[in-house]
Amino acid sequence: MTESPSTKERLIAVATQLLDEGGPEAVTLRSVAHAIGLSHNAPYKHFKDKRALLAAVAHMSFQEMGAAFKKIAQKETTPSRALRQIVAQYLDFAERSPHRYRLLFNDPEIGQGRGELETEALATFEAVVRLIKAGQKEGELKRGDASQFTALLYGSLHGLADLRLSGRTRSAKGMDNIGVLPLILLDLLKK
Amino acid sequence: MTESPSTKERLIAVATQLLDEGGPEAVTLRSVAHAIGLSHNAPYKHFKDKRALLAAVAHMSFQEMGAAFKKIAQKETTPSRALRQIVAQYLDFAERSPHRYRLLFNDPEIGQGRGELETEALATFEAVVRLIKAGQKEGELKRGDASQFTALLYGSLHGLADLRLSGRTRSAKGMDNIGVLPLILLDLLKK
DNA sequence: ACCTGAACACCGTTCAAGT
DNA sequence: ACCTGAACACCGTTCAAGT
Repeated sequence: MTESPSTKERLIAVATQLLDEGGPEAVTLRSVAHAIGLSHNAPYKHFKDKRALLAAVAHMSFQEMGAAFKKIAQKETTPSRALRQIVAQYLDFAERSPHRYRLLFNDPEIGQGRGELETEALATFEAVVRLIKAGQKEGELKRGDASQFTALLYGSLHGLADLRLSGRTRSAKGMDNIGVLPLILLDLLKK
Repeated sequence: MTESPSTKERLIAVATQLLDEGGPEAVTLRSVAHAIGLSHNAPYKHFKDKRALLAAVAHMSFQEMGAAFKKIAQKETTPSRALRQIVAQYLDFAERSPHRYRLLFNDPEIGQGRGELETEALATFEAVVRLIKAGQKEGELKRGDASQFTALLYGSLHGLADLRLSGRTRSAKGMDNIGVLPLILLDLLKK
Protein backbone atom coordinates (compact mmCIF):
# COMPACT_ATOMS: atom_id res chain seq x y z
CA MET A 1 0.00 0.00 0.00
CA THR A 2 2.14 2.83 1.31
CA GLU A 3 5.59 3.10 -0.20
CA SER A 4 8.47 3.18 2.21
CA PRO A 5 9.14 6.87 2.65
CA SER A 6 12.10 8.51 0.96
CA THR A 7 14.71 10.36 2.96
CA LYS A 8 13.14 13.60 1.85
CA GLU A 9 9.71 12.53 3.09
CA ARG A 10 11.18 11.38 6.37
CA LEU A 11 12.87 14.74 6.82
CA ILE A 12 9.57 16.54 6.31
CA ALA A 13 7.76 14.19 8.69
CA VAL A 14 10.28 14.50 11.50
CA ALA A 15 10.51 18.27 11.06
CA THR A 16 6.75 18.45 11.44
CA GLN A 17 6.87 16.33 14.55
CA LEU A 18 9.68 18.30 16.14
CA LEU A 19 7.85 21.55 15.37
CA ASP A 20 4.59 20.36 16.89
CA GLU A 21 6.28 18.99 19.98
CA GLY A 22 8.94 21.55 20.73
CA GLY A 23 8.19 24.69 18.78
CA PRO A 24 10.32 26.41 16.17
CA GLU A 25 13.47 26.48 18.27
CA ALA A 26 13.36 22.68 18.44
CA VAL A 27 13.56 22.44 14.67
CA THR A 28 17.24 22.67 13.82
CA LEU A 29 18.65 21.01 10.76
CA ARG A 30 20.92 19.14 13.14
CA SER A 31 18.10 17.76 15.27
CA VAL A 32 16.04 16.82 12.21
CA ALA A 33 18.94 14.94 10.64
CA HIS A 34 19.96 13.22 13.85
CA ALA A 35 16.38 12.11 14.52
CA ILE A 36 16.54 9.87 11.46
CA GLY A 37 20.14 8.84 12.00
CA LEU A 38 21.86 11.10 9.50
CA SER A 39 24.72 13.51 9.88
CA HIS A 40 24.02 17.14 10.64
CA ASN A 41 24.21 18.37 7.09
CA ALA A 42 22.53 15.58 5.18
CA PRO A 43 19.38 17.75 4.77
CA TYR A 44 21.29 19.95 2.34
CA LYS A 45 21.23 17.11 -0.18
CA HIS A 46 17.43 17.26 -0.19
CA PHE A 47 16.59 20.90 0.52
CA LYS A 48 18.33 24.07 -0.51
CA ASP A 49 18.29 25.38 3.03
CA LYS A 50 16.26 25.36 6.24
CA ARG A 51 13.63 27.65 4.79
CA ALA A 52 12.96 25.18 1.97
CA LEU A 53 12.42 22.35 4.44
CA LEU A 54 9.97 24.43 6.45
CA ALA A 55 8.18 25.44 3.26
CA ALA A 56 7.70 21.76 2.47
CA VAL A 57 6.23 21.19 5.94
CA ALA A 58 3.87 24.12 5.41
CA HIS A 59 2.89 22.89 1.97
CA MET A 60 1.77 19.51 3.26
CA SER A 61 -0.23 21.03 6.11
CA PHE A 62 -1.87 23.53 3.80
CA GLN A 63 -3.04 20.80 1.51
CA GLU A 64 -4.55 18.84 4.38
CA MET A 65 -6.36 21.90 5.69
CA GLY A 66 -7.69 22.82 2.28
CA ALA A 67 -8.94 19.30 1.71
CA ALA A 68 -10.71 19.28 5.07
CA PHE A 69 -12.48 22.54 4.28
CA LYS A 70 -13.64 21.38 0.89
CA LYS A 71 -14.95 18.20 2.45
CA ILE A 72 -17.00 20.25 4.91
CA ALA A 73 -18.33 22.43 2.11
CA GLN A 74 -19.60 19.35 0.29
CA LYS A 75 -21.03 17.49 3.27
CA GLU A 76 -22.92 20.18 5.13
CA THR A 77 -26.52 20.84 4.18
CA THR A 78 -26.55 24.66 4.18
CA PRO A 79 -23.90 27.31 3.52
CA SER A 80 -24.37 28.71 7.05
CA ARG A 81 -23.75 25.33 8.61
CA ALA A 82 -20.69 24.75 6.46
CA LEU A 83 -19.27 28.15 7.38
CA ARG A 84 -19.75 27.49 11.08
CA GLN A 85 -18.03 24.13 10.71
CA ILE A 86 -15.09 25.66 8.89
CA VAL A 87 -14.74 28.34 11.55
CA ALA A 88 -14.66 25.69 14.26
CA GLN A 89 -12.20 23.53 12.36
CA TYR A 90 -9.89 26.47 11.73
CA LEU A 91 -9.74 27.56 15.37
CA ASP A 92 -9.37 23.97 16.46
CA PHE A 93 -6.35 23.47 14.25
CA ALA A 94 -4.74 26.61 15.63
CA GLU A 95 -5.30 25.46 19.19
CA ARG A 96 -4.14 21.90 18.65
CA SER A 97 -1.10 22.68 16.52
CA PRO A 98 -0.05 26.15 17.58
CA HIS A 99 3.48 26.02 16.24
CA ARG A 100 2.43 24.61 12.91
CA TYR A 101 -0.31 27.22 12.71
CA ARG A 102 2.23 29.98 13.09
CA LEU A 103 4.40 28.47 10.41
CA LEU A 104 1.45 28.38 8.03
CA PHE A 105 -0.12 31.74 8.72
CA ASN A 106 2.49 33.84 10.39
CA ASP A 107 5.98 33.08 9.20
CA PRO A 108 7.04 35.88 6.85
CA GLU A 109 9.62 33.72 5.08
CA ILE A 110 6.98 31.15 4.18
CA GLY A 111 4.42 33.74 3.14
CA GLN A 112 6.66 35.44 0.63
CA GLY A 113 7.12 32.25 -1.33
CA ARG A 114 5.35 32.52 -4.62
CA GLY A 115 4.09 29.35 -6.18
CA GLU A 116 2.36 26.28 -4.84
CA LEU A 117 1.61 27.56 -1.37
CA GLU A 118 -0.10 30.63 -2.71
CA THR A 119 -2.12 28.62 -5.20
CA GLU A 120 -3.35 26.24 -2.53
CA ALA A 121 -4.29 29.06 -0.17
CA LEU A 122 -6.13 30.86 -2.92
CA ALA A 123 -8.14 27.76 -3.80
CA THR A 124 -9.28 27.42 -0.20
CA PHE A 125 -10.16 31.10 -0.07
CA GLU A 126 -12.25 30.75 -3.21
CA ALA A 127 -14.09 27.76 -1.77
CA VAL A 128 -15.29 29.98 1.07
CA VAL A 129 -16.24 32.74 -1.37
CA ARG A 130 -18.47 30.23 -3.17
CA LEU A 131 -20.09 29.25 0.12
CA ILE A 132 -20.92 32.85 0.90
CA LYS A 133 -22.28 33.44 -2.59
CA ALA A 134 -24.46 30.36 -2.19
CA GLY A 135 -25.70 31.71 1.14
CA GLN A 136 -26.56 35.02 -0.49
CA LYS A 137 -28.41 33.31 -3.31
CA GLU A 138 -30.49 31.32 -0.87
CA GLY A 139 -31.32 34.50 1.00
CA GLU A 140 -29.49 33.42 4.15
CA LEU A 141 -26.83 36.09 3.97
CA LYS A 142 -26.76 39.83 3.29
CA ARG A 143 -25.92 41.10 -0.17
CA GLY A 144 -22.46 42.49 -0.67
CA ASP A 145 -19.04 41.66 -2.06
CA ALA A 146 -18.54 37.99 -1.19
CA SER A 147 -14.77 38.26 -1.59
CA GLN A 148 -14.66 41.08 0.91
CA PHE A 149 -16.86 39.19 3.35
CA THR A 150 -14.53 36.21 3.02
CA ALA A 151 -11.50 38.40 3.58
CA LEU A 152 -13.09 39.89 6.67
CA LEU A 153 -13.94 36.46 8.03
CA TYR A 154 -10.44 35.19 7.26
CA GLY A 155 -8.85 38.19 8.89
CA SER A 156 -10.99 37.79 12.00
CA LEU A 157 -10.26 34.10 12.29
CA HIS A 158 -6.55 34.56 11.88
CA GLY A 159 -6.39 37.55 14.17
CA LEU A 160 -8.31 35.90 16.97
CA ALA A 161 -6.42 32.62 16.67
CA ASP A 162 -3.13 34.45 16.56
CA LEU A 163 -3.84 36.73 19.50
CA ARG A 164 -4.78 33.69 21.52
CA LEU A 165 -1.59 31.85 20.56
CA SER A 166 0.62 34.76 21.45
CA GLY A 167 -1.04 35.20 24.83
CA ARG A 168 -2.85 38.46 24.14
CA THR A 169 -6.35 37.36 25.03
CA ARG A 170 -5.97 36.44 28.63
CA SER A 171 -7.17 39.46 30.53
CA ALA A 172 -9.60 41.27 28.28
CA LYS A 173 -13.22 40.47 28.96
CA GLY A 174 -14.53 39.87 25.44
CA MET A 175 -11.54 37.77 24.47
CA ASP A 176 -11.92 34.71 26.58
CA ASN A 177 -13.92 32.19 24.58
CA ILE A 178 -12.58 33.30 21.22
CA GLY A 179 -14.74 30.74 19.46
CA VAL A 180 -18.01 32.64 19.71
CA LEU A 181 -16.69 35.79 18.09
CA PRO A 182 -16.58 34.59 14.48
CA LEU A 183 -20.10 33.27 15.01
CA ILE A 184 -21.14 36.79 15.96
CA LEU A 185 -19.62 37.98 12.72
CA LEU A 186 -21.54 35.33 10.79
CA ASP A 187 -24.71 36.50 12.55
CA LEU A 188 -24.01 40.07 11.49
CA LEU A 189 -23.78 38.81 7.92
CA LYS A 190 -27.21 37.22 8.11
CA LYS A 191 -30.04 38.93 6.41
CA MET B 1 14.33 70.31 29.00
CA THR B 2 15.16 66.76 28.04
CA GLU B 3 17.61 64.95 30.28
CA SER B 4 20.57 63.37 28.60
CA PRO B 5 19.51 59.76 28.10
CA SER B 6 20.86 57.05 30.34
CA THR B 7 22.68 54.06 28.90
CA LYS B 8 19.54 52.03 29.43
CA GLU B 9 17.43 54.51 27.49
CA ARG B 10 19.98 54.64 24.72
CA LEU B 11 19.93 50.85 24.46
CA ILE B 12 16.15 50.87 24.09
CA ALA B 13 16.27 53.65 21.51
CA VAL B 14 18.92 52.02 19.36
CA ALA B 15 17.23 48.61 19.60
CA THR B 16 14.02 50.21 18.36
CA GLN B 17 15.85 51.84 15.49
CA LEU B 18 17.67 48.66 14.47
CA LEU B 19 14.40 46.72 14.61
CA ASP B 20 12.54 49.22 12.45
CA GLU B 21 15.33 49.44 9.91
CA GLY B 22 16.55 45.88 9.65
CA GLY B 23 13.97 43.58 11.18
CA PRO B 24 14.37 41.23 14.13
CA GLU B 25 17.49 39.56 12.80
CA ALA B 26 19.25 42.91 12.84
CA VAL B 27 18.67 43.29 16.57
CA THR B 28 21.49 41.37 18.22
CA LEU B 29 22.78 42.36 21.61
CA ARG B 30 26.14 42.77 19.95
CA SER B 31 24.88 45.22 17.31
CA VAL B 32 22.88 47.18 19.85
CA ALA B 33 25.87 47.56 22.16
CA HIS B 34 28.29 48.41 19.38
CA ALA B 35 25.94 51.04 17.97
CA ILE B 36 26.44 53.12 21.10
CA GLY B 37 30.10 52.27 21.47
CA LEU B 38 29.89 49.63 24.17
CA SER B 39 31.29 46.13 24.32
CA HIS B 40 29.15 43.23 23.22
CA ASN B 41 27.90 42.26 26.63
CA ALA B 42 27.36 45.63 28.24
CA PRO B 43 23.55 45.25 27.80
CA TYR B 44 23.58 42.56 30.47
CA LYS B 45 24.29 45.22 33.06
CA HIS B 46 20.99 46.90 32.20
CA PHE B 47 18.73 44.05 31.09
CA LYS B 48 18.47 40.51 32.31
CA ASP B 49 18.61 39.16 28.77
CA LYS B 50 17.65 39.95 25.19
CA ARG B 51 13.99 39.26 25.87
CA ALA B 52 13.94 41.92 28.59
CA LEU B 53 15.40 44.51 26.23
CA LEU B 54 12.78 43.74 23.60
CA ALA B 55 10.06 43.88 26.23
CA ALA B 56 11.21 47.38 27.10
CA VAL B 57 11.03 48.37 23.42
CA ALA B 58 7.52 46.96 23.23
CA HIS B 59 6.48 48.71 26.42
CA MET B 60 7.42 52.13 25.09
CA SER B 61 5.66 51.57 21.77
CA PHE B 62 2.55 50.29 23.50
CA GLN B 63 2.32 53.38 25.63
CA GLU B 64 2.63 55.64 22.60
CA MET B 65 -0.05 53.74 20.73
CA GLY B 66 -2.41 53.75 23.69
CA ALA B 67 -1.91 57.48 24.17
CA ALA B 68 -2.65 58.14 20.50
CA PHE B 69 -5.88 56.16 20.68
CA LYS B 70 -7.07 57.94 23.78
CA LYS B 71 -6.33 61.27 22.16
CA ILE B 72 -8.48 60.29 19.17
CA ALA B 73 -11.29 59.17 21.46
CA GLN B 74 -11.31 62.59 23.11
CA LYS B 75 -10.96 64.71 20.01
CA GLU B 76 -13.43 63.14 17.62
CA THR B 77 -17.00 64.32 17.69
CA THR B 78 -18.84 61.01 17.46
CA PRO B 79 -18.01 57.44 18.54
CA SER B 80 -18.25 56.23 14.94
CA ARG B 81 -15.80 58.81 13.74
CA ALA B 82 -13.41 57.99 16.56
CA LEU B 83 -13.60 54.27 15.79
CA ARG B 84 -12.85 54.86 12.12
CA GLN B 85 -9.90 57.03 13.07
CA ILE B 86 -8.54 54.37 15.42
CA VAL B 87 -8.89 51.71 12.75
CA ALA B 88 -6.95 53.85 10.28
CA GLN B 89 -4.27 54.67 12.83
CA TYR B 90 -3.83 51.03 13.79
CA LEU B 91 -3.41 49.80 10.24
CA ASP B 92 -1.14 52.71 9.47
CA PHE B 93 1.17 51.84 12.33
CA ALA B 94 1.36 48.23 11.18
CA GLU B 95 2.25 49.31 7.67
CA ARG B 96 4.79 51.93 8.64
CA SER B 97 6.53 49.91 11.37
CA PRO B 98 6.01 46.28 10.38
CA HIS B 99 8.78 44.81 12.51
CA ARG B 100 7.78 46.75 15.58
CA TYR B 101 4.16 45.77 14.99
CA ARG B 102 5.11 42.13 15.04
CA LEU B 103 7.06 42.56 18.23
CA LEU B 104 4.05 44.19 19.87
CA PHE B 105 1.27 41.93 18.64
CA ASN B 106 2.88 38.76 17.51
CA ASP B 107 5.94 37.84 19.50
CA PRO B 108 4.97 35.04 21.88
CA GLU B 109 7.79 35.80 24.31
CA ILE B 110 6.57 39.37 24.73
CA GLY B 111 2.92 38.39 25.01
CA GLN B 112 3.46 35.98 27.85
CA GLY B 113 4.92 38.68 30.06
CA ARG B 114 2.53 39.47 32.83
CA GLY B 115 2.62 42.97 34.23
CA GLU B 116 2.90 46.40 32.70
CA LEU B 117 2.44 45.41 29.09
CA GLU B 118 -0.78 43.61 29.82
CA THR B 119 -2.10 46.48 31.91
CA GLU B 120 -1.41 48.99 29.16
CA ALA B 121 -3.02 46.80 26.48
CA LEU B 122 -6.05 46.25 28.65
CA ALA B 123 -6.49 49.98 29.23
CA THR B 124 -6.48 50.62 25.48
CA PHE B 125 -8.95 47.79 24.93
CA GLU B 126 -11.27 49.27 27.53
CA ALA B 127 -11.08 52.69 25.88
CA VAL B 128 -12.51 51.13 22.72
CA VAL B 129 -15.18 49.31 24.73
CA ARG B 130 -16.29 52.68 26.12
CA LEU B 131 -16.45 54.12 22.60
CA ILE B 132 -18.70 51.31 21.46
CA LYS B 133 -20.92 51.64 24.50
CA ALA B 134 -21.22 55.35 23.80
CA GLY B 135 -22.17 54.58 20.21
CA GLN B 136 -24.84 52.19 21.41
CA LYS B 137 -26.23 54.74 23.84
CA GLU B 138 -26.50 57.34 21.10
CA GLY B 139 -28.30 54.82 18.91
CA GLU B 140 -25.52 54.72 16.31
CA LEU B 141 -24.56 51.09 16.93
CA LYS B 142 -26.42 47.83 17.39
CA ARG B 143 -27.11 46.53 20.87
CA GLY B 144 -24.96 43.67 22.07
CA ASP B 145 -21.95 42.87 24.24
CA ALA B 146 -19.59 45.80 23.72
CA SER B 147 -16.61 43.79 24.95
CA GLN B 148 -17.29 41.11 22.37
CA PHE B 149 -17.70 43.68 19.61
CA THR B 150 -14.38 45.20 20.64
CA ALA B 151 -12.72 41.80 20.65
CA LEU B 152 -14.08 41.08 17.19
CA LEU B 153 -12.86 44.41 15.89
CA TYR B 154 -9.48 43.92 17.51
CA GLY B 155 -9.17 40.41 16.11
CA SER B 156 -10.09 41.59 12.63
CA LEU B 157 -7.65 44.48 12.73
CA HIS B 158 -4.80 42.35 13.95
CA GLY B 159 -5.56 39.51 11.57
CA LEU B 160 -5.77 41.70 8.51
CA ALA B 161 -2.68 43.70 9.42
CA ASP B 162 -0.79 40.53 10.19
CA LEU B 163 -1.80 38.71 7.02
CA ARG B 164 -0.69 41.70 5.02
CA LEU B 165 2.67 41.87 6.79
CA SER B 166 3.36 38.21 6.25
CA GLY B 167 2.51 38.41 2.58
CA ARG B 168 -0.73 36.44 2.63
CA THR B 169 -2.98 39.03 1.04
CA ARG B 170 -1.39 39.47 -2.32
CA SER B 171 -3.41 37.26 -4.61
CA ALA B 172 -6.87 36.94 -3.09
CA LYS B 173 -9.40 39.31 -4.53
CA GLY B 174 -11.03 40.64 -1.36
CA MET B 175 -7.70 41.16 0.36
CA ASP B 176 -6.10 43.92 -1.57
CA ASN B 177 -7.06 47.19 0.04
CA ILE B 178 -7.21 45.77 3.54
CA GLY B 179 -8.23 49.14 4.94
CA VAL B 180 -11.86 49.02 3.84
CA LEU B 181 -12.61 45.69 5.52
CA PRO B 182 -12.76 46.92 9.13
CA LEU B 183 -15.01 49.73 7.90
CA ILE B 184 -17.35 47.07 6.54
CA LEU B 185 -17.36 45.50 9.97
CA LEU B 186 -18.17 48.85 11.56
CA ASP B 187 -20.99 49.22 9.06
CA LEU B 188 -22.35 45.82 10.03
CA LEU B 189 -22.36 47.03 13.63
CA LYS B 190 -24.49 50.05 12.76
CA LYS B 191 -28.08 49.99 13.67
C1' DA C 1 28.21 50.42 39.61
C1' DC C 2 29.76 49.79 35.00
C1' DC C 3 32.47 47.91 31.43
C1' DT C 4 35.89 44.62 28.96
C1' DG C 5 37.77 40.34 27.01
C1' DA C 6 37.96 35.48 26.84
C1' DA C 7 35.38 31.52 26.63
C1' DC C 8 31.36 28.16 25.89
C1' DA C 9 27.55 25.96 23.62
C1' DC C 10 24.77 26.16 19.74
C1' DC C 11 23.30 27.53 15.22
C1' DG C 12 23.14 27.55 9.63
C1' DT C 13 26.03 26.90 6.01
C1' DT C 14 30.12 25.55 3.02
C1' DC C 15 33.49 22.42 1.33
C1' DA C 16 36.54 18.65 0.51
C1' DA C 17 36.42 13.97 0.83
C1' DG C 18 34.64 9.36 0.98
C1' DT C 19 31.22 5.22 -0.98
C1' DA D 1 23.63 10.32 -5.94
C1' DC D 2 24.15 10.40 -1.03
C1' DC D 3 26.52 10.95 3.15
C1' DT D 4 30.39 12.36 6.54
C1' DG D 5 33.58 15.33 9.15
C1' DA D 6 36.00 19.52 9.65
C1' DA D 7 35.65 24.24 9.50
C1' DC D 8 33.64 29.14 9.48
C1' DA D 9 30.96 33.01 10.93
C1' DC D 10 27.62 34.38 14.04
C1' DC D 11 24.65 34.14 18.01
C1' DG D 12 23.22 34.54 23.40
C1' DT D 13 25.14 33.96 27.60
C1' DT D 14 28.55 33.38 31.55
C1' DC D 15 32.48 34.63 34.16
C1' DA D 16 36.68 36.52 35.89
C1' DA D 17 38.91 40.67 35.83
C1' DG D 18 39.66 45.58 35.57
C1' DT D 19 38.23 50.95 36.98
